[in-house]
Amino acid sequence: MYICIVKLEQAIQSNKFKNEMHKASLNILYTAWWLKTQMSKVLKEFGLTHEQYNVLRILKGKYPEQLCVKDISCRMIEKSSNVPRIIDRLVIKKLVKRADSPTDKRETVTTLTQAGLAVLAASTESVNQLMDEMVKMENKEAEQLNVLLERLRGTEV
Amino acid sequence: MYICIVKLEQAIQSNKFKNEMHKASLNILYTAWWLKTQMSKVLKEFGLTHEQYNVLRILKGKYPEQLCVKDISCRMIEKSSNVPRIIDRLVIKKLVKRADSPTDKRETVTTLTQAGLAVLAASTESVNQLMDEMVKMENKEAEQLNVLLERLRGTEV
DNA sequence: TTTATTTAAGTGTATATACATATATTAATT
DNA sequence: AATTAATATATGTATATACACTTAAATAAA
Repeated sequence: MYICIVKLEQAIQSNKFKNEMHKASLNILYTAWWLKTQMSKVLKEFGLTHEQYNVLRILKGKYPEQLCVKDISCRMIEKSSNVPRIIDRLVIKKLVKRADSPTDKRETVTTLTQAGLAVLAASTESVNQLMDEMVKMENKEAEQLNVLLERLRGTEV
Repeated sequence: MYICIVKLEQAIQSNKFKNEMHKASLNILYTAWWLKTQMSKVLKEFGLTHEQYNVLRILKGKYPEQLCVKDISCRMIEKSSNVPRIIDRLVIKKLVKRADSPTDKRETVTTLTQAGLAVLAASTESVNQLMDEMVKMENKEAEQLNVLLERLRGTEV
């Protein structure tokens, strides 16, 4: 049991922020890194990377439907052109199976195997447990956080 | 000019969240990815990656002091064991110079060159401009966001 | 129907990340 | 002083990211 680095100022050894918005953007980047790092430790026990886990969850969301690469890509948290290679690695581990699409010869469709379902269920339980231990936040606060994050992104460019 | 994807539900094509906290964690990951993607487009014009820019900013924070690798590492937003290689690339571009430490032969110390200072100043101006255009948020809201993010991380594990 | 355009997937490359390990140097211990 | 432990950096490998490009197939246009 150790004390987490709480304050951004400590975490990045700086307190020179242009303004609150500048600090908020660094805070979001740092918090995201922190979340991913914690989660990755758990996922590693199941031989999964963060992105592989993300793909498995997406497939579970539509199971037993088969999804093509672009349907997976557009659901990824971090959009990536790398989905074919992530699927390759999951196929090697026999967590998903891939086939040619019957309707469109350009597409390949992917679906979870029984092993994939099992690994996903077990790893998700561990991840959820970690989150419950790690993050002590009232529902109301989380709601407010969601509002502010949408607010931050919600604008025309 | 295009409309950004505002809602998380649209962005990751899902509305199955365990609870508000679960949604908030995905929202943080997505927002961080979104921020990095936007910033990278600007930094690319200066031939910089996000992480290279981070190192330059850290060096600027202590300029003209020379920093060793571990002093840079502990200030990075995303902690990484890769700092030596990031410095290597900045040396090749002549944006920083590196020397052996006079006090500790294990250490190498790095400092910005005039070119590095110039590139950093120009790129920072572009990044700040982007942020101003992109993020319309009241100071008070940003403050609140910072409080909530600290609250999220602020716990023992 | 033939040609052109768009779309889906995959490939190649440079950089970054996570993690294990190696090497040299410093500090601590005996 | 010699040995051991700790520290700072660097290296190696697998995976991921960003982006440019290729290929094949589907769709639209001529």
